[in-house]
Amino acid sequence: MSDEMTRRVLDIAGELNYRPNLAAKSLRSGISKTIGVVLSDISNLFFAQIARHIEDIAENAGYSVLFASSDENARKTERQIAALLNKGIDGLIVVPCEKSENVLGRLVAENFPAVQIDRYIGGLDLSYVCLDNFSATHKAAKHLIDNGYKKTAIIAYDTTLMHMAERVRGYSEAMTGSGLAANIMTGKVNHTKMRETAGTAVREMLDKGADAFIFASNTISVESLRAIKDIGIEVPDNLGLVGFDGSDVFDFFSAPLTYVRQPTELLASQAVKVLREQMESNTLMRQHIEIEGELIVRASSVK
Amino acid sequence: MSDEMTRRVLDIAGELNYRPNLAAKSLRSGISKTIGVVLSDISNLFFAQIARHIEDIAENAGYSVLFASSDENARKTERQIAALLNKGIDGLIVVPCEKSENVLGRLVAENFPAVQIDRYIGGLDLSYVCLDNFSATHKAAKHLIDNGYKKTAIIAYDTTLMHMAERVRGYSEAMTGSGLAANIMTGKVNHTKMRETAGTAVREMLDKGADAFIFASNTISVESLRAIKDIGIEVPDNLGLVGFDGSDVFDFFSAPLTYVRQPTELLASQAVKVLREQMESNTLMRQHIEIEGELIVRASSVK
DNA sequence: CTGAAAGCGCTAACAC
DNA sequence: GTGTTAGCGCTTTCAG
Repeated sequence: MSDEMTRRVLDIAGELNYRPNLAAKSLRSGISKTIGVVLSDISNLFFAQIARHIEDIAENAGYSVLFASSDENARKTERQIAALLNKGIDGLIVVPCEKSENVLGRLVAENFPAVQIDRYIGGLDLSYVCLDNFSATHKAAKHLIDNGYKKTAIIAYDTTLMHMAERVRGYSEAMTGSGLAANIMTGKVNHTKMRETAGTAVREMLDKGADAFIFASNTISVESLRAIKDIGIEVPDNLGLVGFDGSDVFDFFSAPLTYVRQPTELLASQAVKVLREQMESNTLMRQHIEIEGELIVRASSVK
Repeated sequence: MSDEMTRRVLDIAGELNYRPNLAAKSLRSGISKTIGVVLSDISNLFFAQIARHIEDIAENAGYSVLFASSDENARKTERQIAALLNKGIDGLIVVPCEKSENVLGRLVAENFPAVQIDRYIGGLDLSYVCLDNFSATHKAAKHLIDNGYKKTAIIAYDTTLMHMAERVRGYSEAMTGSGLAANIMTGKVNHTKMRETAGTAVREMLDKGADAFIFASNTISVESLRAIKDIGIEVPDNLGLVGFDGSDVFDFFSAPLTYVRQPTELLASQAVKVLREQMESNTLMRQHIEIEGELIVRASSVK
């Protein structure tokens, strides 16, 4: 009777519109089937895309997602994580910000399931999923060099976070590898004063003779392009450009921008996968996943 | 002893790191202090901004937020709402999509606290907070007419949703009011095939002699601008343009775009306010709030 | 293999 | 005012 009975019961349950009470379930089992996601800022396109992919992937795996924005602020990251833990999340995906090593360190100490995404704190024994940042800018710099640019500069965030360090390192090694170590130029930009600092960096480096730029993030790209547009220098003839992450703006610039495309969906799916392995198995081992970015070559870097 | 004792208890609670269990609280009280938000697509800049503001405002009011994307699909809207209700949300903010009247109608029938945002279903007795869409495009059209454009066209989504209908109506009445009723031209674009349909609409209307465009959404603006850029027609001399919502792209177009700015923060805060009034009072009365948009005048519409 | 009962952590109601 | 208790709806355990 198992079959027939099961069917009938489910039918009636459906009719009566029975919905198990998740609060009770969660209270009793200690499992909420909810993951928390702390991002830098969900209204930033790159993170919004990551968020969307996490939402879809988690939903398919039967998890709900609680999002929170940290605004690159360690204290806010701490508060958001505390709030999420309090709500009974089973695991956490976090975009770590500067000075958040202590907060995240506590999660590690408690063996709480967590994964860093997009970046990671150096020396912290916590899983991460991010772009192969070294390779991305190494490719970008190599590409510019191959196209005849000799005084390529990089504009990056003024931060110690590993993803930025790696992006700068990838660029530097490509330059060094091509015998252009003497031409290495690194511009720094502050994320709270993007427009001004990007403009200043661009101008300073052009003054120093830069003939190409690699922009180390989406926002840096857009803000630097504003300055370059104002200055009116010709791309790609007098200046080669490579952006990061993609943006509609890249299509509207005087020369369509070459850029490093980040596989946001893959980043998201890998993060969820690593997190699930931690949440659903008893042995939580660390995983460090780096995903290759794709260089989309367009007019801005081809002389 | 009240004072002294209270302090000591709280101190010790703090030290022991006591966190009330929200699942138990929710189970017992029937109140989760969580609101659900169903958006079209959280990776779309406009909705991502709305999401971010709702997150901040709700957090300040002691609520958590669960986001879900509906992709303009009524069945998905239904599933997402069901999932959110199942998770025990106390109230819902929803961007209604076409054919979602039945799903939302059920919420109305059950007197479940809910607010529509950005749009609303005509004839549905459910609160909403949106732009004064009529006024926004009326202003835009009037502005173009005042600047000497006579054959202004509007490009809108091919949908029956009220916000679009109102945007088209605002434009039409401005044209009619200026004795240009004979020149009214309305282009339709399909949101699943944006790039193609926007391009086609732009070309068709230029063929018919359009000398100015109003784009009725952010995405329509960007995709239409692609076509206009390809065609190479001169803005504002031979074509006047007004966009919607703002975008970095607007700054990079050959002439900085005039656009209707939506006050996303105000939309979000009003939606949360209306929802709280429904959740926290026993009498839930409907509110219909329309917020004035601002026309940011720049080069693209001034001959 | 089926059915009863205990209890997750909290709050609201009631007795002291 | 202060302390005790019942029970929210589930899962898990233990007895039948």
